[in-house]
Amino acid sequence: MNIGQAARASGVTAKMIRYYDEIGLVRPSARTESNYREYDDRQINELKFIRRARSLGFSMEEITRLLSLWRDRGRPSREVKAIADKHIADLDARIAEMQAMAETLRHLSHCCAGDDRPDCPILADLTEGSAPSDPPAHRPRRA
Amino acid sequence: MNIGQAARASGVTAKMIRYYDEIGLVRPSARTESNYREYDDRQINELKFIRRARSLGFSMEEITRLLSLWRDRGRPSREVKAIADKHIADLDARIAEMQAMAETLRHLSHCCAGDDRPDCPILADLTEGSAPSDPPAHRPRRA
DNA sequence: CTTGACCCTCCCATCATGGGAAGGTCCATC
DNA sequence: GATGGACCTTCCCATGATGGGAGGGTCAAG
Repeated sequence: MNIGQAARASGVTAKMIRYYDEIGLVRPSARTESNYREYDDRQINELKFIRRARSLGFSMEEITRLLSLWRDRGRPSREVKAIADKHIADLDARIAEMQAMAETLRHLSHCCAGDDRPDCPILADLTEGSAPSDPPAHRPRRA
Repeated sequence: MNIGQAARASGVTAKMIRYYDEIGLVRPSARTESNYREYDDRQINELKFIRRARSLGFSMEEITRLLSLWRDRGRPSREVKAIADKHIADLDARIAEMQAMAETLRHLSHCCAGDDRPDCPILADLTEGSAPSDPPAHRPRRA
């Protein structure tokens, strides 16, 4: 299979397949004489694996580790579970953070007339700044 | 106030203050002869505004609009509310998405022994891929 | 007048992804 | 056997908000 066929078979774009090759995550099984990438079922399954893991919000770094465990027939499931649990905790933390934002905003929006007049509790809050206790962290986001 | 004092007064890093200047969001009130940025209370308040808005997860694009409404004494609160409500909807959507991920993972993790044996429902799921119905969208992250 | 703390601009990196240009390859149809 | 279109290749650039750092100028206290 060339890259386009692999893309259709796996649901991963050709662009991303090239990227995974570049970072050494999934290498083509071979190259044709004319330098085309060739993939077989093994790689297709790995690409599907990655796609599914991405859809569960794992970062590429986590996926790299998951994929290497997946390839290792003797892996201890403990390691897989640890990665998953860590990711669950990350998700929960981000969910809580966003829920707090949403709740604050819901309250402010509820108090806002939303008409032609300029008075607005939302802007008032942003002005007064109910001091964001935590200086907004720069946390790299993952899907 | 120079940029360092403005940073301490507003809680925004000097680096970001330069960035906001560059993108035209908050310009210094003046430059000294030696080209140092100078800020006064007005800008400090705007920087605090931005910081607070960021902590509520607004994107810079939304903040640009919020800030221009904030500056406009004749703004209709309707417009502010519309931005906030849209953002709440965005947050809710992302929360729901992440909760679905977390729930799926919680289930899988619960079913995983997490010991020395290689059998692992987490990897099994990633392999089978309970077909991610929505091709994982490339949604620019904000927060 | 030196020293250290500050400021300036400019460049690079992040992370996963897409867009696009310039050029080579393959296959089917004329 | 040529031509065209669909495909492949590599390479570069952009995203959003943020940090890091180099190389060089400025200021104020000692």
